[in-house]
Formats: sequence, C-alpha cells, structure tokens
Amino acid sequence: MRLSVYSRYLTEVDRRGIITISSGDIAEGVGVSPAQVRKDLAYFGEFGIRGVGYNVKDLHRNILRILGLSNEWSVCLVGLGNLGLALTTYRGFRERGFHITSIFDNDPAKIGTFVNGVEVLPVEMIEEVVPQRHTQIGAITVPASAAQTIADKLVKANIKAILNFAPVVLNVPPEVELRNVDLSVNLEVLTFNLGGKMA
Amino acid sequence: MRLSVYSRYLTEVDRRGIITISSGDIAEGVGVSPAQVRKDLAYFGEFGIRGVGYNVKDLHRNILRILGLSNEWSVCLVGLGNLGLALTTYRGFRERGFHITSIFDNDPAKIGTFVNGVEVLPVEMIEEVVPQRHTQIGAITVPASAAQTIADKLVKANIKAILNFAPVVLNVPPEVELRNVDLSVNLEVLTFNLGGKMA
DNA sequence: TAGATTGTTAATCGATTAACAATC
DNA sequence: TAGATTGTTAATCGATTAACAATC
Repeated sequence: MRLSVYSRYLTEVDRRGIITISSGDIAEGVGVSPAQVRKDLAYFGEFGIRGVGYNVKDLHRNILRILGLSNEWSVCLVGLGNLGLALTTYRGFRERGFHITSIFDNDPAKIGTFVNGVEVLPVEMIEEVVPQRHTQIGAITVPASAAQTIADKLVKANIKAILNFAPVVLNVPPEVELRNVDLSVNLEVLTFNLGGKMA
Repeated sequence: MRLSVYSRYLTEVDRRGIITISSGDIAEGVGVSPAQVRKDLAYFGEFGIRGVGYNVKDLHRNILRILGLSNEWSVCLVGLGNLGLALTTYRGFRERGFHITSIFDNDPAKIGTFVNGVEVLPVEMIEEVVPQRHTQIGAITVPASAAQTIADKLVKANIKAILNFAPVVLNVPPEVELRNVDLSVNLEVLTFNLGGKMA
C-alpha cells in the first residue's frame, strides 16, 4: 500500500519543519502522480484544504491511525536463524508498536537462552504460549520445509496474522491475514527485468 | 511476477515425478485462475499441447530461462549487520546462480575478516572492486540513513541492479534496475488489513 | 478578486476473466 | 469420434489519470 510510503515521506518532511504540503509535492517525493495521492487520501476522509494543501502533522497522524500504527502489537517469532536474529534487532519493529513477546525454535542449544530479554521456547509450546500472551502476529523464519507445520500451529493458537519469510506458499484459513516477504521472488523479478539487458 | 511462483510449484511437482500438468492444476496449486496461468505462459511462447497440458520438466526449464535463472550472477553485499549476515547464508542465493563476490562494511572491526571465504572490504573500495569483479547486482543492507550514499557509489561502479533492504526511497538512474525488499511496508499492510478486525 | 489546490467525476488504460475455436 | 485442454479473442473489471467545479 502506498499509504505506507506516504507515511515515511511525511516523517521526513515533518522533520524538516515543513507545515503544509500539496499533493504535487508528495507525489514528487515518492514518485507517483498527484491525482493518485489525492485519490488515495480522499478515500479515507477529507484531510486537505482546497487552495492550501495538507497539514503535514495532521495528515501524518491520520495515516498512522489508518495503518493501525497507533496500536500496540504482540508478535511471536518462530525460527531463530540469522534472519530471525536480524528481526529481533530490527528497529522498525519497535517503531511500529510491534513487541516480540515470544521466540520459538527447536534447537536444544537455543532453547532456554534469552534474546533481548525474551526466553527461547520449544516450538511445541506455541499453542500454549501464544494465546496466553494475546499474540496477534506470528513471524515465520524457519526453513521452507517446516513452514506449513508452524503455520498450522499458529492458526491453532488463534493467531490473527502471519508474516511469512519462508519461500513457500502457505495454506491458512481466510480469516488469518497472510503476508509473504519472499526474497526469492524479488531475486527472480530482478533477474527477469535484467534479462533483456544482459546476456 | 507470478512466473516465479509457478517455477517454485513446478519444482515440487517435478519432484513428485509428475510428467504432465494442466493450467487448471497449476492454478489450483498456486492460487490463481487457470486462464491467468495460460495467459502468462502463452505470452512467452507455446509451451503446452492442446488437449494434453504442459510437460512439467520442459515448462520448468523454459520458465527458469525466462527468469534469467540459468545465468550466473555476481553480487556484492554492502552492510554486514544481522541482515547482511543472514543473506550470506541464504541458500536461495546460490540456488539461483547468485554468487556473493564481495562484501563491504565500514566497521573497522569487520574489515579484513572473512565471511564464507569472502574478505570484508571498506565501502570506499566499492568503485574499485565492483567493476573489477564484473558485479551486476548490489544488495544494500545498511541503515536507511546511509543507503542513498551507497546506492550512488554502486551506480558509479556501473552496477546493473540494486536489491535494497533499507526502508527508504532510493534515487537511481532509470537504467539501473531497483527492487525494494521493504519489511516496513509489509508490516504496515499487515496492520492495515488487520485494522478492521481488531481494536 | 486572482491564484492555488483540493475532492470528485469522467475518460483512459491495463489487467483479469470468460468463452470458445483450434487441436491433440 | 469424443473428451480434454490449450492459445487467443472478446467482455469485464478495477485502477490510474485527466479534467474541472468547489472553495480556500
């Protein structure tokens, strides 16, 4: 969604101390058309003033609210490999109100250790711990072969959304929101687009 | 691009020893419409046989070729944080013919060390080393504040494509292929879609 | 009032789906 | 020949852009 990109741009614009911004300015800043910006924003309400533009702080607040970023979220992380570890230190998580409240892995060497003050638990405990901590979001960073099993456990544990980093198509019921952060696809789009230009 | 997803599905189908597959089967396997599958494939050539379907191995080979995955690619990695480290061990890279041929960072403690047999070099050497090793793809895993500077260096070094993991809109000339792997946007789409369902 | 910029309607564009003739 | 399934054309849908009246 483009709202997310607008939000980021507004953060920067606000930091520069700019008070008011036009759809044209936003459009130029993020690389879309002014009409698109106005359409996107108008869909959620009348945030601007005709002849003037949008109040930066005000608009930003509204977008954050629409994106659900004024809420606090409990996240569980399944799979503590390099990627999982990278996520625990990812600043963007905290900035958006995401709190990693539990970490699961099935490596005995990792179970019982603490990462950022959170104890690593065996994956068998997902169904017990996730509901307990009112966790809404599960991040899957296990190998592709294990991802579906983990997804099933998360669904049973009544998770609301899954952020899947494993390169595999997961099967979850429609009421569970699923996002795939798939590096493979990105790599392939990259080489596909490169295709014509290179040998 | 959906081709990437088809490719993955065909790998699995092939492993099961299936010889021929219909557009309907593929569609069901990856969750799109049969017409879409046929349209996508027909765009690149006539890979199927009417009344029969597609030969799995044959189709897969064709898709790999179209995606540029039968080539070998030289990749440089800039930024050796947790995420950068995760990428060096990412199996999907090697599987697709991506070779990390150089790693750059500006932390003196990291410079000179070896990761997977590749020496970590100072970022100042990008413009020298990248052309030397005929590197086509640059992966940026530095903090957002440094990303544009790195991108500029890569462009000067004549890179063909950039895979950007920093949550920032990069400015590169149109002839450089740019892909953003933006976790922030994914998080925000997630909470946005969750918005209606939750408090 | 004149200039600027929004919100919105209408026109355009592209992508998806439905339908079917071609053909194995 | 009858059944199946492709490749492709036409119909549908949705998203983007252009244009402009409303209004600050």
